[in-house]
Amino acid sequence: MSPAGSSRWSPTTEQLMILEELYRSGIRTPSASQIQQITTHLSFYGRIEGKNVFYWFQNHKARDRQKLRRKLTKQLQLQQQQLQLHHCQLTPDITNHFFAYSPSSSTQDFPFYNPPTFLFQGGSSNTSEQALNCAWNVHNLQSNLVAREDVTFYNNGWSTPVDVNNQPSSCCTSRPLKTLDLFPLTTTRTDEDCTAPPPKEL
Amino acid sequence: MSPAGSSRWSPTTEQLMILEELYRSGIRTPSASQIQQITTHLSFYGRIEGKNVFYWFQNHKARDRQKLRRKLTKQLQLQQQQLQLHHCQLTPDITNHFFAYSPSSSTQDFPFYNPPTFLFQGGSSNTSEQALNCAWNVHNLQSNLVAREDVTFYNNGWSTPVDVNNQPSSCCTSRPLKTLDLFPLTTTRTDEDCTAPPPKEL
DNA sequence: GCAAATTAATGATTTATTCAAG
DNA sequence: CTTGAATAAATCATTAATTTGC
Repeated sequence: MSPAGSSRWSPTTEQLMILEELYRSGIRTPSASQIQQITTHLSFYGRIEGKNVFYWFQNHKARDRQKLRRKLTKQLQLQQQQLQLHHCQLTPDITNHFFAYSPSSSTQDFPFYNPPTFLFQGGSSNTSEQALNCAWNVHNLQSNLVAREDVTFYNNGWSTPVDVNNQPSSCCTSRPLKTLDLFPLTTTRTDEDCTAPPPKEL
Repeated sequence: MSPAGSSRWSPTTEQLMILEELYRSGIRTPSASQIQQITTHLSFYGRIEGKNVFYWFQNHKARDRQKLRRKLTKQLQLQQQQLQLHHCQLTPDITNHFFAYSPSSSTQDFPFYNPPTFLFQGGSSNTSEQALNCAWNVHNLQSNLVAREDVTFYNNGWSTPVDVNNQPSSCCTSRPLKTLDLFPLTTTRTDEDCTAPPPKEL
């Protein structure tokens, strides 16, 4: 797996498992520093860049929403059919139920199943933490990415240095978080609905 | 104008004029290197970052499309009304005309009115040039941006160094374009429709 | 004239859609 | 068919125009 020269990133099994676990733990739109940390950690399991993490969360969230939406519309169709069968001719404002279910608040889109403590050591509320993750800000931490002027991407193994120490000198104005330890390696999760096995350290 | 400390960038008159001229000249989704050059040049007229250029083109293009769309729908409504008035009851497949006008090909969306020669010195076709400009790639050239961990943005005048020399060492594998002169500084423009007055130096 | 109040423009983010690799 | 990658559309949020009452 993960051939040396493929045009797009394909996650390793370990990478995917960790990403899914982070997703289950409540992370939807990771901030710039979060993406940095995740990338750093996952680069141990194979070639990966920050944008891969960025896109992965974006796609996963979107396709979760999409899946949910389809399921709800299908349920609604069934309900309406059954209502018609039962000769109940109430004016069908049931459609409002659908919109009530759909994530209408665009800022915060999901309750945290299992709040990842390691990500909130700075003490800031999650809203302010998760507000700063457009593609531009997220990429601010990526320093050693080639601008991909031509399609010769870097397939020199996964020697991508990722450089946690190479923080911009002007960062951390009044924040206690510098290279805060994102993966504590002590799996203190309660495995509420984590059907996946714990990540097997290769 | 352009107060030293505002939360969002507001373009100077000169910057706006140059951006609009570039837009008129056919640039819609500038590549990473193009954005780099434009930013470098425009930073002379005031504080600016690469993402500002990126967003500007994105918004300008989108709102152009939107404007065109509204105009066309309005025209169509008028046409349909007139058709009804004239008792012509042709089946109105006129709606197809609308979709024919709307930019359906998402890859290349506009003909070049006035091909900007300074941007195509590398000899590559415009399609390959303009294909590599997602937010991630575009931002690769931005080196000294703070990750905006808190809202303390940098209002230290426009001393942003922009750093043309600080190119990643692995860039320019086989490209002749290194800091290729985007703006030739010889204003050989014909001032076709530049109705704006010359920029008043504040 | 001049600010407070309103409205219009537009910079910045997020979400939906689409393309394409595998 | 799944999914990484990229783009377009929709939305949010802040600034500039402008209106309005004084």
